[in-house]
Amino acid sequence: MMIKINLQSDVPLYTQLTNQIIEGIASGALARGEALPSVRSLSSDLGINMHTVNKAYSALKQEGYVEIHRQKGVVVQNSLPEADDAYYRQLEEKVRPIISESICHNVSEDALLELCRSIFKQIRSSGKAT
Amino acid sequence: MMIKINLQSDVPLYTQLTNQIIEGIASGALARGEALPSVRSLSSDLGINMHTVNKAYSALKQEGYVEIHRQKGVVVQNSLPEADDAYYRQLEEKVRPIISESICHNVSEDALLELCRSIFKQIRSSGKAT
Amino acid sequence: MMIKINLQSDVPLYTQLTNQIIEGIASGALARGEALPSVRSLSSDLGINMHTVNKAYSALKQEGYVEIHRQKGVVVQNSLPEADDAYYRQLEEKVRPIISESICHNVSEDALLELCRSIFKQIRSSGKAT
Amino acid sequence: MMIKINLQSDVPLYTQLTNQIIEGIASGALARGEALPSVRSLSSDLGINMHTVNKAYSALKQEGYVEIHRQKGVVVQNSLPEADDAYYRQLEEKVRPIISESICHNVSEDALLELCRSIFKQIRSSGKAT
DNA sequence: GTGGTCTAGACCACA
DNA sequence: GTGGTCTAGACCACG
Repeated sequence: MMIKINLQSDVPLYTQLTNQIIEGIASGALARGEALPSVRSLSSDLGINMHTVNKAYSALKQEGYVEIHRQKGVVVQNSLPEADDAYYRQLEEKVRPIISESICHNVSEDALLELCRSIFKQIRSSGKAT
Repeated sequence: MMIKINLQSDVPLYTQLTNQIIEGIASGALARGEALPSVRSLSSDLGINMHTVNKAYSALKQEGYVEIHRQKGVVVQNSLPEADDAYYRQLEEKVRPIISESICHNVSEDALLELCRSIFKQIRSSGKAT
Repeated sequence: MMIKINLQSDVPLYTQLTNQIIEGIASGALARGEALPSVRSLSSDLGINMHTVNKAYSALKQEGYVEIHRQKGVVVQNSLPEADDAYYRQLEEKVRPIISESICHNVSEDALLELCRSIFKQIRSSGKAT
Repeated sequence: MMIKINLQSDVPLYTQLTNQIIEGIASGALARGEALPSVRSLSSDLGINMHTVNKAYSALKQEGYVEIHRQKGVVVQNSLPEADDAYYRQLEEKVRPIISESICHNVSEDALLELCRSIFKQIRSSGKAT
């Protein structure tokens, strides 16, 4: 799986990492039970600090995406967290300002839904490709 | 228009402010040309610092939502910025990680689209209510 | 002489006023010894506060462009201030940051000089027209 | 690069800062990709407040002169913004009142152009010197 | 009265 | 160590 880091972005590096790993899990590029690269190797591959990779992995563990396996290292959880009420609440909180902005920029409801659909399709197909 | 600030949230105060004001504009609760409360009055109403409100207003000005009118204070722009390619790119960048997460949490495409629709409806109706 | 005020501009109203009156004097549209409109009439014409017009006139007097005549009101000075060393120093201070910016924006020396020439021509011809 | 702040000037401190940094970039004294001093070190060097420096840096970022690099701090942009129509319009707006004033002070067109040329030369040579 | 600027000092997120 | 955020309180320019 390819991970790309943008040093100029105002998105924190560890967030970029977690986002892309989560997308990998979503697409199936990273299978359940599969091991992630070691902190050391990933950090040197990306040319970033070990602490940063570590923080990303900790965040993923915290949110239930991965677990620390004694010998295999960091592996993708077999049973991913199911969406509950709290998750939906927090999801709405994230989506709401995006929709507000879109309305102000004259993006129609249909256009936004279509964008979502295309991203869904894109993520699913990227998994098969890998 | 009611504005609520959550001091516990990890979302910066000035971002909470801008988000809610943008939602107000989107819903129509804040009409084009309407004046926003003064920096000082809003800050004392919310019990936060003047500079925090100022930063929110500056950000809104910067993104083209309001203009600083010399006499009337801060007013909503008459012509809001239209979505262009750059906007769509940045929009996709925001939506993509949300969708990845949703997939991992077993939220179906339909469920997410439905959520979007309901938020759209909610924002539109909140404007009429006010 | 037509004066146009832009309420949205971040340039203070009284500065817009003084600038345009100075341009009027430079172009000859306002002759030496000619009277400016009264504070009251100008402010009501432009729909701005009397204080603002007053401040503009005071600034003009302060810089030697006009004098307060007992009966004619505010009139253009017959002998305008001559450029001295202090003026040149202050002139350079204003021009320097403009040139720095221009260089960074890849505006050639010739392009900037040409712009200056065209503005000179424009101001001179606008005087004849009036 | 030497930066001098004039506390007496009516030009805001952060504007003085941005102007001098832009001149540094224009002259080449600050190379593309070069790092600027940290907010804190510069502020303590100049004896001014951290936030003032911060505001200057933010303005420079906003106008495309620098980018905030997560690790290196603030660095000069590699590709500076190119002048477009909007820039020329705003440039003319800045130059016009200066020329009006100059005419009133009996500064000839040639004298002003000569001043511009000498500033151009001065900025270019100051870069080599450093 | 408005926003704009500056100061001083604090805590946190990031790398 | 960096910049980002928030607070508190001051003065000034503007209209």
